[in-house]
Amino acid sequence: MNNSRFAISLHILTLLERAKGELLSSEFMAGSININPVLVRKELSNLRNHGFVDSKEGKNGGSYLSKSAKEINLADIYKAVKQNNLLGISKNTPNPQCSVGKQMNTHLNNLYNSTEQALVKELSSQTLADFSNHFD
Amino acid sequence: MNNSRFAISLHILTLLERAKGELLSSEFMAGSININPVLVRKELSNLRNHGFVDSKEGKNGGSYLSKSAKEINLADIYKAVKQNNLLGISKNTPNPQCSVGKQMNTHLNNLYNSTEQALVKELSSQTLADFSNHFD
DNA sequence: CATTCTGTAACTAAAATTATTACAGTACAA
DNA sequence: TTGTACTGTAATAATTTTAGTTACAGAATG
Repeated sequence: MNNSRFAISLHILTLLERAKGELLSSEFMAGSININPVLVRKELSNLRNHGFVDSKEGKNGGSYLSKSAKEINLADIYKAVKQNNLLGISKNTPNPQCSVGKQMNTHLNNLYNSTEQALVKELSSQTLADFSNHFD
Repeated sequence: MNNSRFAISLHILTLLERAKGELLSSEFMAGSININPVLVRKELSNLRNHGFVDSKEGKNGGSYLSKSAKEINLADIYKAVKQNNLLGISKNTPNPQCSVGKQMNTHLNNLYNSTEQALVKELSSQTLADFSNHFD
């Protein structure tokens, strides 16, 4: 994960948790994160698909948490956002004619899987509510 | 880490381990990894700075492991290669006028530190020798 | 002293990420 | 019933990051 989607999603969810059910507009959240509102809406779309938030269209619309922050742990957010391999593998096409190259991706994937498990385990120890409580 | 430097470094070190002291040229290694030889030399430069390998210049030159593969664990390699934060934070400049935005990076960094610790712990359980032994 | 390497710098190309523009659709409220 | 303020999403542009290439000085060999 090279992009900042995890940070953006966590920021959004933290804002929504602290809004205590009040609807927040994408523009407001974009102002807090300091990014473009369209990116917030895209990220909200993903969070909505994963059941974390709901949105209301139209005037005075906005988004809100659709489940308790205690029921969302940080690993859930990570999984909802993740697309690449943790340690990066954007281009990785070793030479199949080389005995090492041929087997590299298999062993690399095994390694990536176990490291990701460790990461997920660590992240799952904290809920969104816990994270949000760190803020004043 | 969004790039594939970890995979490249691990591939290089695996090749060198299996070469059992024989010098390998950057061009040979580039062939196995299927990338440009200059990238291999750049990565070797970093690995050299971290004391994992040494290189011999000139004709019949090349690189070799400068310490036992049993003394290099995968977390060492990760640390030698790492530059960004694990979960991505390329652009992250939240609004300091927002009470949440203002504190976000502090809490995000705490989180990143603990997840990275978990990752490093997992990686450190395997040495380069272990990894290399998985290959036929 | 020609050859084959390394070590780097400089530059180019490609890919990924982020930002912007545009606009249809929805809901509210005067 | 119509203007306003939102969402949702597509299309595109700009920016940043990553990877590849070219070029060449310097080192070791035979």
